[in-house]
Amino acid sequence: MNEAPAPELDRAETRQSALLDAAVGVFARYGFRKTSMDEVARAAGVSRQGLYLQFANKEELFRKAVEHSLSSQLNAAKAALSDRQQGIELRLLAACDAWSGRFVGSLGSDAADLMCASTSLAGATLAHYEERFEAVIARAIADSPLGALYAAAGLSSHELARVLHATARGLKHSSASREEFLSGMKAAARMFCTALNQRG
Amino acid sequence: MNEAPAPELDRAETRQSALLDAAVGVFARYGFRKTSMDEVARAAGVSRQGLYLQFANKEELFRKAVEHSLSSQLNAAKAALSDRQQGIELRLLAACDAWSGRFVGSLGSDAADLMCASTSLAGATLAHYEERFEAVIARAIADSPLGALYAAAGLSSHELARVLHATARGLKHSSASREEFLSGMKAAARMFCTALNQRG
DNA sequence: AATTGACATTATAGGACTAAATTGTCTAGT
DNA sequence: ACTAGACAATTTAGTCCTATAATGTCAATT
Repeated sequence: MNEAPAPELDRAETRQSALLDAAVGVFARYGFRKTSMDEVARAAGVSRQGLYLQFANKEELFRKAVEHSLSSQLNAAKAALSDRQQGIELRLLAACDAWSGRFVGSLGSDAADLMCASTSLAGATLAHYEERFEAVIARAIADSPLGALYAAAGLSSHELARVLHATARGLKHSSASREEFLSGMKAAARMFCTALNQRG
Repeated sequence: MNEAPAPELDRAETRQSALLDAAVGVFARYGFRKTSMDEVARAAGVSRQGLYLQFANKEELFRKAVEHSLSSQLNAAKAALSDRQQGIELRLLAACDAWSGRFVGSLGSDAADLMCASTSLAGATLAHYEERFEAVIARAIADSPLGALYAAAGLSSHELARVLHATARGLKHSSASREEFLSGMKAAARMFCTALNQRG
């Protein structure tokens, strides 16, 4: 978003980002409780105290890791949507994949623990980012011919975004592999844009 | 489905059906482990031994209760789809609601236990009924103008049914109340049929 | 046919305790 | 700026035991 205001801050953020990337990976595999600070430190190639130097405790690390992942997923979704070389169908597909599809096949058996920890430690952040995701989807729809087309049917861009988001969520839950998720999402995106394509 | 072949069997099935209805209600509230045979028996207005006379053990009771519920949800969905007084949009909406929306607001805090028990004790049955649900949705789509319309976009009825099913699943997971689920599903159904409605 | 009450067996919940692992905080060193 | 090693305090895993509850099976009863 912003250009680097000061080199030291930039470096510090880059380090934190690397630590958080490692943390996201470990948390995704083992859940919250079964992940130890030692494992995260080793995964990040840093000492345990190096972690504590950046994060007060495990909960803060987790919260920031969740926010880091959500932020990166949202940014990826935004990037996909703003690639105006592509048609709206492909952009929506890529955005939903970036937002919902990231961990589809790769989630460990402690998914319940993860969900529980996420909602209890970062529930507000999660809700906030979900709202923002639906907002950017809604804006992309509104800025495309789909907005006017569906508006004539009494459907607001935000309602459409919620439906698309629900579809992505459902596919995420029912798909065993990333390929399954992608093929389902591809059909959903095509369906969503059919009214537009068959109009000409 | 079938007419009563013999009065005694019919009566027996009616009794079992009542027991299973009660069991479904209790299991839905308290999950599998926290429900006792005694509670189910009391909810059904029958003695504990009356239960054991019909079901060998708790697992069998649970399996048959799951199948009973799935069967009733599927039948309700079929009934909704075959009400040809209504347009396809309302029929699909009613079918998805009958299939996915039944327990949306009313599920207890032991939803995880329920899901776990359902997949481990009746996973095959669950998958089977989900397939059948998608099949009846697919047929309803294929029998409506939507089938040909979307076929022109390269989408088979079954792909569309899977997308609709995923949407219903996603709404089920993200909705706190039945009303929220219904309003989301209504938007999804309208969206799905927009290509048809704006065609004329 | 279904209910009742009784029954042994089994499963579950909880407490007390121990051993191990993890957390969070030092200090000293590079 | 980070690491290493050590540290007490806390969590967690595991066992054992006990009290309670639930399961599954009886014979007797209506």
